[in-house]
Amino acid sequence: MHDQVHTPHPAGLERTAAALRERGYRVTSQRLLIQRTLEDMGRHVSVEELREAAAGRLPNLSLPTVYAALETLEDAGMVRRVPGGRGRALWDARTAEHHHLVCRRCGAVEDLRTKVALEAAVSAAARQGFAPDGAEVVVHGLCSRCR
Amino acid sequence: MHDQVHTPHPAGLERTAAALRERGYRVTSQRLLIQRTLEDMGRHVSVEELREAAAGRLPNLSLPTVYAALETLEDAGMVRRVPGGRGRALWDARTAEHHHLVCRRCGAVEDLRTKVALEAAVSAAARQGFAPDGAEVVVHGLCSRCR
DNA sequence: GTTTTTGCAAATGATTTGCATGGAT
DNA sequence: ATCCATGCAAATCATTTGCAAAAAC
Repeated sequence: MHDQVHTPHPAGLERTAAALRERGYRVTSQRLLIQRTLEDMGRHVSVEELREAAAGRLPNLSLPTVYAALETLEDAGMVRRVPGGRGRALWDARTAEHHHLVCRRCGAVEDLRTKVALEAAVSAAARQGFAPDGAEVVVHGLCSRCR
Repeated sequence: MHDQVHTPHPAGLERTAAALRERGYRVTSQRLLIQRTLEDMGRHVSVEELREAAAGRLPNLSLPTVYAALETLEDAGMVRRVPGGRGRALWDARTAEHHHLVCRRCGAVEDLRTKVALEAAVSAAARQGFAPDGAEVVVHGLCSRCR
């Protein structure tokens, strides 16, 4: 840990930079900032929430840039897009496999606190001609507030 | 089978009507038509595709009506909303549990042809205060065309 | 007869695009 | 020096809403 800041950064700027270079993307302050902000938030957030949090550190960061950076970071494997959330996409820097509960009424997305074996599903996908990045379980229903 | 048509209708108009009444919804020709059209299509379709197919049988069926009917039918358990498809929602009348492959590049959604045991995930969700309707696996990655 | 649903037109809200400037390689 | 990424404004696209007329109960 040669970081001089106090917040935890499991991935770190270097790892993000390396992941970007590896796919031929340029390393920009916006991309690093967005990955780092999302990691600091430690939960699923909307693009708008993320922009608000990041804009505190880089004033005129634009929304199109946030969208573009997230797509790039997703391709570099540094962030995950989370399905569900009532129309708008949610993003998460926690790339380790975990699963979600999506409320069909209010769109809230929370984490499922259990592991599920999906190796068979992933290899079946590959056998169907698909190139899987990962798999997740989505449980749909009503959250505690909406039930 | 007292149907005079030749297409197969596993659910049937009566079952749809009963499901609607059971939840206190009114039985309308639009709702029956939409459920039946979706069932006839036998795959995931967008709202727009569904409207086009249904409009052939009921000329000035409006898009807002299709949206409203799908939500009602979902609540009545007669159709499923499928996650993934690049922003827009996809719908399916095949309510039996099955799983999906979602292409992160083009948004295409195809079925996974394998069963996955999700009982543990569903009961864990219930233990977290969630009221689950069902669960599914989403494998994300690149489809055969985009890889 | 009363209440819900429909159809239409218009509003909303997330995401994307075009294009000139600035930054990374 | 070259090419990619950013910022801004405006466009796009799916979905939702308001409201009067029509249909279901």
